[in-house]
Amino acid sequence: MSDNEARIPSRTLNVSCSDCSLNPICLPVAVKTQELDELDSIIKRSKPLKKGEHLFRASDPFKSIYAVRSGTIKTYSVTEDGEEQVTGFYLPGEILGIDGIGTNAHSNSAKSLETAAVCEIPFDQLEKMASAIPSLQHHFFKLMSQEIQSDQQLIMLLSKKSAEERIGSLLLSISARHAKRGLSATLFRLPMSRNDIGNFLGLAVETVSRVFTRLQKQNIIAVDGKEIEILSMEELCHSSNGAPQDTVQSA
Amino acid sequence: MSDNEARIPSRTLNVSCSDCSLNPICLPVAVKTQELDELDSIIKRSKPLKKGEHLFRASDPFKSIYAVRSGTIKTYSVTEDGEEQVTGFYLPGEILGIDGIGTNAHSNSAKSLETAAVCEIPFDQLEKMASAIPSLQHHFFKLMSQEIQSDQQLIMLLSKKSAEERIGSLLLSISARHAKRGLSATLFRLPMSRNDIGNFLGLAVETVSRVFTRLQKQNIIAVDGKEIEILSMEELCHSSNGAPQDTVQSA
DNA sequence: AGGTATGCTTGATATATATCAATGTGGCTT
DNA sequence: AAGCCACATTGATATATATCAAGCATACCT
Repeated sequence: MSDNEARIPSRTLNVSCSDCSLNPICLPVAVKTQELDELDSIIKRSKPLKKGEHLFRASDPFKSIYAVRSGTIKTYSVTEDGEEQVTGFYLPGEILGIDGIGTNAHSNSAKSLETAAVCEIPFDQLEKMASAIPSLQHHFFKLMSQEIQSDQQLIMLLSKKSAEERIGSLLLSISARHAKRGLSATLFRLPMSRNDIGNFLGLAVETVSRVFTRLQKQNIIAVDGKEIEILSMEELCHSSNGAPQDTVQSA
Repeated sequence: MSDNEARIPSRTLNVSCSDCSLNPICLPVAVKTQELDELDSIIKRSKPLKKGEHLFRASDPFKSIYAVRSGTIKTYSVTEDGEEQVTGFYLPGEILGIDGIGTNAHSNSAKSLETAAVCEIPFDQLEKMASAIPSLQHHFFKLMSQEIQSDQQLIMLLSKKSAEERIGSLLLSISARHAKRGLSATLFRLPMSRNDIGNFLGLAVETVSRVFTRLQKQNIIAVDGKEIEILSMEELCHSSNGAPQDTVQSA
């Protein structure tokens, strides 16, 4: 369903799910070879999104869901009074766009934070396949359920945690998601701006900045712009009051 | 899938979805008579829950989802440090328990706030039926998607809205959900304590109390304990910065 | 390269809401 | 009916974080 950023396909973007290294993240389910080919055939691998480009916008008709192949996508919605609320960051292997099934229109907008490639999966066709393949139906129930759980973790974070705990949770979440892809859990680049972080976590930009410097002074992390190194996983977990993975998952 | 609180079934609780007045809320989907009978046959209508009783607890194995027939259920989870976070209130006709599909264990606990009756729907059987009935599969995708959307509205509320806006949003949400069942949109009883309200909205109890008295002084609502009357829907919408329904839906 | 916009950091101050503390109220129990 | 308990209200104070303001760094464009 997706392809690693390292493997640039030769023949435009027509590679298959079967040899995609992100496969275990985005499609961790037993699907027969023949069925996988069928899935492949409905997936559109469109040309990469440039930084700042929209994948879809709120109120666009809901047609497809998307798997991130490379880059990062942020989702956000806009309040009545025009304010933006970031609702999630999606890294390679993760799936977005499942909102919107209910209303047949997307409730969020999705914008790329850097050059990104995505797989588009038309939902009506996916539904048909899901009817035929129970494990696939189950996988999508699961996927949505996970989205619910991660939203609820964010709810908890927003209503109970301090600024420091929020930032800590986000860092741990990104770390865990990197590790899942086999990348370093301690050294990575934050793809989003401080503004986006603050917006997502319900904090002012200034607070985000201050917390970063505070954590740095305590030698818990090293910050160099968007480059982050976690120096003490232990202390970071402690200061964010949660287990390494047990935080702000995908959304 | 559920039964109105007014219609106490004669023969214990074995009434059918087909003559349940909450049917349009909990199962607003075209299902053939024969299929409806099949659905009926898998649904368990257990004896009512007393106030304070648990329907399920976090980490219980996930087996079923539940439709509220009468009463109110609150869902909550517990943070690492033992604090409770209320994640939703479920009124008659609404469905809860869909978290847990992802992990095969409930991530929330569900507790009744007053005497309540629920329909239990075993999920494995439901999945089988959903495979056979596309409209039913779609209905459940839709249901989960709506849960995601309402969680995201709560996220927005927690990260952007003031105490007054939060309370306003909750009142409007409950009002809209009452109206959906054909009950008064302006006069109703809050089934939950101030404590639960505060916990859900990320506010201290004292703040909840103060906001209620403030809104009362402004003649926007009349409060008598748990009894609420909305005196000016217009002003309440205005003070909560959102359209009547466009708020904290089910969760 | 230079200039300009954009994002980031840091400091001083304001403020909404939490916290602490005390009193009030309604519903149960015996 | 009295007494008790959980719940709710109200007031005084504390505090974390927002806001305002300024300077600094970085990336971007011609």
